[in-house]
Amino acid sequence: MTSYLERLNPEQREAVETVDGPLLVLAGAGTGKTRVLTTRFAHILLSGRASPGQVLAVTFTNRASREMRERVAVILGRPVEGLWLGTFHALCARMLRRHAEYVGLTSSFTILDTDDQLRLLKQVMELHRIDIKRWPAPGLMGAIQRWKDRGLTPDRITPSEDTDFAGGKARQIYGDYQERLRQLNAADFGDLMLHIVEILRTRPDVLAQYHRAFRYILVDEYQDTNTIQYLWLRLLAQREGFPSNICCVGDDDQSIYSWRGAEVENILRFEKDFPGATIVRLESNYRSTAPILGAASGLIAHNEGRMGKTLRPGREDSQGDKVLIASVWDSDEEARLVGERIEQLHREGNTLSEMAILVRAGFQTRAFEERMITLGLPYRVIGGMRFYERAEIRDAIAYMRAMNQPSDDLAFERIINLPRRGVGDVALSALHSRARADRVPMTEAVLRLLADGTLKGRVRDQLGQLMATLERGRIGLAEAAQGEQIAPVHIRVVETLLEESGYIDMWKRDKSPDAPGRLDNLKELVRALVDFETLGGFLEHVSLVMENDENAGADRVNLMTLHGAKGLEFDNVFLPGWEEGLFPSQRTMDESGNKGLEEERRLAYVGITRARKRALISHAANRRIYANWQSSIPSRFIDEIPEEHAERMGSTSLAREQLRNAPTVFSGQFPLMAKRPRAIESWEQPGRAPRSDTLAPGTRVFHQKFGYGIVKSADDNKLDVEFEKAGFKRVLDNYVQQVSEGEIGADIGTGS
DNA sequence: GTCGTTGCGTTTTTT
DNA sequence: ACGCAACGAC
Repeated sequence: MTSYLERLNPEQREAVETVDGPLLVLAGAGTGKTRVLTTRFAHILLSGRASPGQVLAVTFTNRASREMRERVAVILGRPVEGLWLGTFHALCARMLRRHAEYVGLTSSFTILDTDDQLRLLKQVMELHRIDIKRWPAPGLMGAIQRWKDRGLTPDRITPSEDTDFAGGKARQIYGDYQERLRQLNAADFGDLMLHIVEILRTRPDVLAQYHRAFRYILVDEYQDTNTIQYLWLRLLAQREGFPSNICCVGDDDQSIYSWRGAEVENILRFEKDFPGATIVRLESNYRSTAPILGAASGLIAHNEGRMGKTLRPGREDSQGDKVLIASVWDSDEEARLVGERIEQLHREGNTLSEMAILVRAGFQTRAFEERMITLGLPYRVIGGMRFYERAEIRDAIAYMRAMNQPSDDLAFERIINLPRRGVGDVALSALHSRARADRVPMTEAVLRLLADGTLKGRVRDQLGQLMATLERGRIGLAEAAQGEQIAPVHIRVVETLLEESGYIDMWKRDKSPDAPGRLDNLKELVRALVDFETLGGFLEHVSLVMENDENAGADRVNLMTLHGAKGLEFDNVFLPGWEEGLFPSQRTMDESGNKGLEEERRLAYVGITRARKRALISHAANRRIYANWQSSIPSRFIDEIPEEHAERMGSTSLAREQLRNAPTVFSGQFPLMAKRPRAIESWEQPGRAPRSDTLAPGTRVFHQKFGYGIVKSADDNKLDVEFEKAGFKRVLDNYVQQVSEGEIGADIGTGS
C-alpha cells in the first residue's frame, strides 16, 4: 500500500510525509524533485487527507503539468479526474472565468496573444500622440508587463515607480490600455493573474470559498515565481486560524528567469512568509558523476546570498571523467572540435539523443547546425520552431502529407475525423482491420470499404468527399510537376485542400477565443510554402524542423539554449562559447550588474548539472559576431571551476599567449574589465582612422583570422590579399599588420 | 492592400 | 551580415 514511499531516500521521504504545515523543499539539480512532488501528491490522496479536487498543484509550463498528471496517475494506478493541476495561468484563467464580473469582464472573455496585445497598445499610444519611433511600443509593453508581474494595477503605480517612458505618460497609457481590454472583454496573460489577485484581495467571500476548497497546495519551481504569483499563492495559503499547507519545491541556484520578473527573494524569504516552515534539503544527486558535481558546486560557490546546499554524489558509481575544458582558436574550430567529439562518442556506442549542445544564445546554434550537416550527424534544434508544434499546424501538415503520400497512415488517421465526419471507434477499427487484412494503406482501405458498402450513410458521404478532395489535390500536384507552370501551383492546391476538406471551416465555425489566431497561423503556414518548389520539398523541410511523431524518438543530437535545457538531462553535454561578454553576457552585466552576473553563473551551473557522464566546456579566442571577427578572453566561470575536477585540452597555452595580444574589447562597444590584456596599438582596433602608411602590393601581412599573406593590390583602405592558408580575400587594411621578412611572430592561429 | 525599399537592432522565454 | 519592421509608392 505504501510501497511508493519505500523507493525514496530519507530526505525525500521527509519531504513527502511532512504533509501538514508549510514546507520548503530545496531540491538541488538531479535530486529527485519531480519524484518528491508527484509522490507527495499521491500520498495526500492515498492517505485520505484530501480528495483530488482539494489539492491545488501549480507548475510553470504545460509540459510540467502534463508530466505531473501522468506520474501521479502511475502511482495511483489510474487517471485522476477533477484535479486543480495546471500552470499558474491556466488555473487563474479557470478561476477568473468564474468571477470575471468583479473586474468588469464576462466569463467568456478572450485571452489575447502577444501580437494582439502589442497592436492594442499601439492604438492606445497613437491616441496619446506618442511618437512611436522614439518610444517603441514593445518597450512600454515590457514595462506594463513588469508592473503586472508585480501586482501593480494602474492606480497603484506611484510617480516614483512610473518610468519616464513616453514622456511620463506611461502610467496613463497603461490605464487606458486596461480600459480598452475591458471594453473588448479581453485579458492579456498578465491580467489572468492580476485580475484574480485583485478579486481575492477585495472579495473576502470569494477568497473564503477557495480557502475551503483547497486543503493542500503544491508549487513547482518556486524560485521562478514573480511577485504576483507569490501574492496569489500567499492569499490562497494563508488562512486565519489555520496552518498553511503549502509545499513549495525549488532551487535558488537554478533561478534563471529574473529578466522576466521572477524573484529569487520569494524562495529566500519563505520562512518569514510562512512562520514555522519546515525546510528539507535534497542534496543527494543521482544524476551526475562526482567530477561533474564537483565542478558545478565549485562554480556556484562563487555566488553570494544562497540558501546553501551541497550536491553529494548519490550514485554508487559516481567516479567518472573530469570536466573537459577546451581552448580553441576560433568558433569554427570549436564547432569542429565538438563535432569530432560527438562522432567519437557515437562510435564508442553513445546514442546521439543522449548528447546535447547547450548555448547561451540562439544564434550560436547555427555554427553547430552547419557542422552537423557536413558531418552527416542528425540533430534537432529544440525551442527554435514552436510554430510547427501547434495543433492546427500539425493538422494542416497532416492533410498535406495525406495528400502527398496516400500511404501515410499516421497523417491520414490524424485528419480522418477532423472536422468530425462521423468516423467513430467502430468505423475506425473496421478500417484498421481491413487495412491489415488486405495489407494496404488506410486510404486504400477506405476506398474498398466504400466500394463494398460497409460504410453507409453520413460516414460514407463524408469520407467519399474527403477521398475525392485528396485525389483532386494529387492530380493538381501531378499537373504542377509536369507542366512548366509557375511555382505557386502547389500553394493553390494546398489552399483548396484545406478549404474543401472543411478544415478551415471548422476553425471559422469555432467560437473559442483562439480560433482567429489559429486561422492566422494556417495562413502563415500556407505562406511558408512559397519558399519551396514543390510540396514534397516543403514537407521534407518541415519534417526536419518539426519534432513530429515519427522522429521524436529518433537518434539525434540535441541543440538548444541553456534556458531551454533546464529540467532536462543528457549523458554528454557540450557547453561552447564560455567567453567573457558572451557568457557571462555583457548585456546582462551592464543591465543588472552583480545580480546579473550571479544569474549568469546560475545558468552555467544549470548547464553543467545537465550532464550525467561527461561535460565539455569550450571557449574560442576569436568569434565572428555579426560582420567581423572579435577576440575574446575565456569566461571567468572557467577559472571558477576547481582544477581537480577539470582537464584542460586544446591550445590553452596558445590561447593564453593570444590573450596577451588580444584587443580589450569584445563587442567593440564595451570594455572588458576582468582581465586587462594590453592591446598592441595599430591593427586590432577597428573603427579608427585608416592607417596612414600604405601597404604596397607585395607586402607581407598578418591577419588575425586569415593568417599570413601577400598583398596583391590596394584600393584605398581595401586590400586584396593572397593568404597562405585562407586563399584570396579582400580585407580592410585596418585588420592586417605588416610583417617584416624573417619575423616569425606567434603563429598561434593554426594550432589545430 | 501589396510590394519594395530603407533603416535599425541584434540574449535568454512561458503563458 | 542579416532579418524584420515600418513606411511609402502603386
